[in-house]
Amino acid sequence: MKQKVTLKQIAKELDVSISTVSKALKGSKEISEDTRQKVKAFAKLYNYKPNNIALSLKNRKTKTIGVIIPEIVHHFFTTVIGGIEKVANANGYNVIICSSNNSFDKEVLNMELLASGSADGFIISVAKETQQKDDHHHIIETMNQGMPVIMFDRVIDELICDKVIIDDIRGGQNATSHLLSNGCRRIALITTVDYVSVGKLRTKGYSRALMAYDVPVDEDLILKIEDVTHCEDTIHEFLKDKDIDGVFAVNELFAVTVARVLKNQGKTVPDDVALIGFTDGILSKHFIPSLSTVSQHGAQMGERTAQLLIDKLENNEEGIEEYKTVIIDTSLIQRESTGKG
Amino acid sequence: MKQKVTLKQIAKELDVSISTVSKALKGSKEISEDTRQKVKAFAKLYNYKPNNIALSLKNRKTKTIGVIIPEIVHHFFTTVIGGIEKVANANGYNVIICSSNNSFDKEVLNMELLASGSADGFIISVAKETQQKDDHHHIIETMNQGMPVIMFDRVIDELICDKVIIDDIRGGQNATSHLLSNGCRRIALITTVDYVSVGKLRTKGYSRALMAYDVPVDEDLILKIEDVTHCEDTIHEFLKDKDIDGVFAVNELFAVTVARVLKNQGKTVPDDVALIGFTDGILSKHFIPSLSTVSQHGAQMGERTAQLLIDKLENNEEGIEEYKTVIIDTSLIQRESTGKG
DNA sequence: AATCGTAACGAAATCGTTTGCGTGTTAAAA
DNA sequence: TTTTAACACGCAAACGATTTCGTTACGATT
Repeated sequence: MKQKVTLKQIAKELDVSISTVSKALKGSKEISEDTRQKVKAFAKLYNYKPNNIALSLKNRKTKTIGVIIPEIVHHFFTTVIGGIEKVANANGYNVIICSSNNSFDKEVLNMELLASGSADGFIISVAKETQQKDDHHHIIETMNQGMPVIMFDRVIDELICDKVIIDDIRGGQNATSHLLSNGCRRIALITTVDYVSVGKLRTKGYSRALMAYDVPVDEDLILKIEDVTHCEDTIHEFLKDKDIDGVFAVNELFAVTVARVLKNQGKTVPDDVALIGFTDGILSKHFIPSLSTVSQHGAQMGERTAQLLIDKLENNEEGIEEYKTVIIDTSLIQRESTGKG
Repeated sequence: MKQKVTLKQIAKELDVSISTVSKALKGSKEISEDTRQKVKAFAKLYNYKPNNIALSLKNRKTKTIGVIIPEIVHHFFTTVIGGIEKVANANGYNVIICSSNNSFDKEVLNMELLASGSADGFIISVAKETQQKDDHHHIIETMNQGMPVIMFDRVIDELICDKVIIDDIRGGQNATSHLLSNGCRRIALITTVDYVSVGKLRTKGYSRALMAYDVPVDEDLILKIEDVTHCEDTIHEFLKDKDIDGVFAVNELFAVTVARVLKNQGKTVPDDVALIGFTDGILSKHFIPSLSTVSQHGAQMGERTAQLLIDKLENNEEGIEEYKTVIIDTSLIQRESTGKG
């Protein structure tokens, strides 16, 4: 079990200095062709690889991007990560992924951990708890230490930094408009509690769409779900005996649960009730009937976010600080649940 | 934008030596109570955090676990990661996740990257391509450098190292037996090509179950899918006019696709055809009808894997090398698709 | 012969931290 | 007053790599 070989060992073995070895390996003209070949051959033989830790320490940068997301078991976030990795790797960056599990404390811990040397910059989508507490000192501190931070999707409005988001309002509006244009007039909204930023915004989009169609917003048709784990019962109670012809659910889980509840209540989708969700994940795609939804283009979002961060990292001219907010297009995906488009 | 504060800066500011600062912060009795307090106060004020990179270099360990998986957009793997993170964090370890995207080259690259200083040990589930090529020099090299490697789920049989797997054969057998015990006799199998280890094993389980029930294995009822993206057409062709009363699909995607095809062919699940899948993901759970399946207990798998690795890392007594293979239980989950069990 | 140029290499600083050991100061013991 | 021990602190090496700035040695030039 041979240990990792270092410059020092090669140097000793070949009876030259460490610097000679280093230079030889980098192909410096300073070293004679002869020695260069010898060193390279030896290094290859022993499978020498420069120690990244040492390099990071010396260069004061890690070439690593830290990504913090609320939950890893989540299709949308994983697609975003895919996009991040693609751009990061193409630019010679490594990606570290940490999940906060929607816990504020773990989010802070993860940030501190990565900030203390493991990453050059951050990409973060904050935990539900963080949005609720509205506490973001950890992000501010990280930025104050000179590390760029880009937020995506679940962002904090008050925080001034780069952001990549989708237009959740328009997304919600488009989804609702789609139902309206299909003739629906009594459209139920299944959404989250207000502190979840994206839920709130999609809700706003719902209202706007109705207003544009001169349909009054009926609070009785809006359900805000707090406890996700028991949402089926909640939705069942809510939908019971309700006279509706359409449902807009702000995420996949709510959408499929609505489908199930409707089926149990003897209604069929889309004939009796049209249904549209949000997020184009595997559920929407493979469900029967397949679900119309709003695609957030996660991969593209990840790519843009990573590119933004890398630009910041490489052009760190100590110059003007300017913060962008990039808005990624959403697109409506029409499937069976709203009548096959 | 104050930069990260270092021991050196604190030392200069307080006009003491670096070692004094370091010792004071660690609460060494060597330093006077007075200085200790002063240093600690100053450090807190400037939010001092030791630089992990420097620590890693000094200690020759990173307290980081490298995880390499075939794809991150995959529910099963993300649950495993959840388990890994749980145990890792509880033991003071950080987790770096890299996806190989089922590419052999990227898997090798990722390993080399992480091996050169970023991680103390590895948890890996190999790429499809790696299984196909049957090339695992990168893993062997990593192990030769003294880094522990634990494989999980998609393992390489010939490679001697620690492994955490599920009993795919028994899983496949149980799934098939479940159909048999429900009265099915003409059971179709939708599986992968043979080089995917888990697919092959589940197929073997299918055969065993049939044999145990004295039902002959009919090759005409077995479909091995190569091209996943167009599997619906393939399955449709395969199932057309076939007289079957049950289907065992070796993963979720195949299972829901079968459901869709059957529906299009005018058959209902479970009344005309019973259906069982593999992997207890969101699809199986939320589909209508909900799908019976075999749970792999991903989280538990992750926990065991991480624990195994950490044990290796901490008891690195240079002593006897022994390699374990842990087999995680699967369990049958009966849902609507096999008649509500 | 004195100077210069240059090829080929080495010493040492640096990144940030930890730690064993040495040292100066002071107060208590002899 | 001298010895001694405790106390409080600093020095320096070490981790692995890069890079600047020497330092040789030797042939060529004047």
